Amino acid sequence: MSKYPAIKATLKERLLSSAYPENEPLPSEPQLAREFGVSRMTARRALDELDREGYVYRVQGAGTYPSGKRFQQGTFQVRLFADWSRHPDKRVEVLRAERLLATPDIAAVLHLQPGDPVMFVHRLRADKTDPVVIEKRYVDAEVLPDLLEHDLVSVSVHDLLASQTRVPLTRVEQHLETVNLRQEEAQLLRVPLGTAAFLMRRTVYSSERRVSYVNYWIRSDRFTFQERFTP
Amino acid sequence: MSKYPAIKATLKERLLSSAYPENEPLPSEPQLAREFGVSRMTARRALDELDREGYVYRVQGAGTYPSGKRFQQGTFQVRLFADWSRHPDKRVEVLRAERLLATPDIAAVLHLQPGDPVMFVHRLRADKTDPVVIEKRYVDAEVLPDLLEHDLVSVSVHDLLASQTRVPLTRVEQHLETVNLRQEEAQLLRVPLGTAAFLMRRTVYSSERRVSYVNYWIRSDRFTFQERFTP
DNA sequence: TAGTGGTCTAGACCACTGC
DNA sequence: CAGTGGTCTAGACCACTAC
Repeated sequence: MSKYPAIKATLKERLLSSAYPENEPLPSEPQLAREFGVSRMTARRALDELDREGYVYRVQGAGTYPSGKRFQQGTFQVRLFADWSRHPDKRVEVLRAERLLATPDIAAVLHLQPGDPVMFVHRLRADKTDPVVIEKRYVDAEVLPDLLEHDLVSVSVHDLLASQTRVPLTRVEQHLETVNLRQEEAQLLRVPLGTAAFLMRRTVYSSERRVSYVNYWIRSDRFTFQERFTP
Repeated sequence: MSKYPAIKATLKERLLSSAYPENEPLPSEPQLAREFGVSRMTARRALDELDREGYVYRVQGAGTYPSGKRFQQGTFQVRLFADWSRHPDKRVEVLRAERLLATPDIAAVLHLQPGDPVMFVHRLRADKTDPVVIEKRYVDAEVLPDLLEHDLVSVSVHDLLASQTRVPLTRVEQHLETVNLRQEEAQLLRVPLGTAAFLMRRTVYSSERRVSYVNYWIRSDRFTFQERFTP
């Protein structure tokens, strides 16, 4: 019926069959508009959705590129859901916050050298009295040397990173896995050893430099990821 | 700089402060365009993003409504990731597929009466030789009475539902949780009892009628959910 | 039937990229 | 510099909802 879904479907087919070479831009928006006999805005709408669904990415001034086939299927939207209406109180406890020298493990995830200075923040988020989320974060100390001077009970480290202008953030990557909680995490979250929980790992980049690496352990009985859409 | 982010931010503030009553439409797109001194398309773009992020929903012909405050924060986009490049083979095994009468449990999730006929499909998806996903699905038998006549090794039940026109699908809701696998699931997935896995529960609606309910148990060592965005 | 959101057009100017 | 994507306008017609 309407035009852009047809254009989107055609482009998706071409992308999945590798009709457009990787590392090369797709035809430009005006070209695609001409090919399909629509206005630029209509062609653009199809590209918009393919971009959001991860099939292509765009670089202003350069072009629109295929994303490659690392990903199995389209994306979907989730939101972290919590029944805050019953327990609207939130509390943050700072377990540790210090400047330390990177161990080989930490150096690896931040692409630093072992011994480089790193800011470490270990916090526990609770909902009224129940602990819900454990946060362990490592930040390149050069990027946020004054981290410890802030009130870590109320401040968002990501907001601090975003507000400092010396090292502009360019990209966030995160993975959602599920793990059996080990002794340390289970005790903090006050659940039995081995309980299943979400583990979200997030890396923040400034171009190719890794600025921050954080792990969140999330109690699954208090949070779920929800989605609702129309087919 | 550009206009629609400012409009979006203003509307988001109003929504979070409940300036717009729930169950009542927001001002219409032409009204908002006049209020902010922009064209309708620009106001619409702000609403588009608020819709995608779950702050409002739209009903054609009726209006744009606040979504309510059940949700903690904005949404984010994830994609199910699997390293298919190493094991491109996929296999589906049908463990059970039959028509049965709803037990009270099944009747509850599909909003049927106990004893109503239900189609049940139990499948195992494998990646070359390793089992990866368990599927247990219940479909209202009135909606898809001929389900068993299809080749359940190759067919997508959701596609069948979507292609039959008698009961048009209107909504999908899904939740992502994490669980410790019980004996039955652990054996099928060939992992130790109690291993953490994703559990995705999905309900498909035709207006308010529940058409299909499915649980997927997903091995977390083979699938993760990934996201990549620019802040 | 009046008003809503859904789609589409044919322009326009801008910021940014690559050469 | 020419070409790209990002934004914006002022119209238009349509499908749908509510009354």
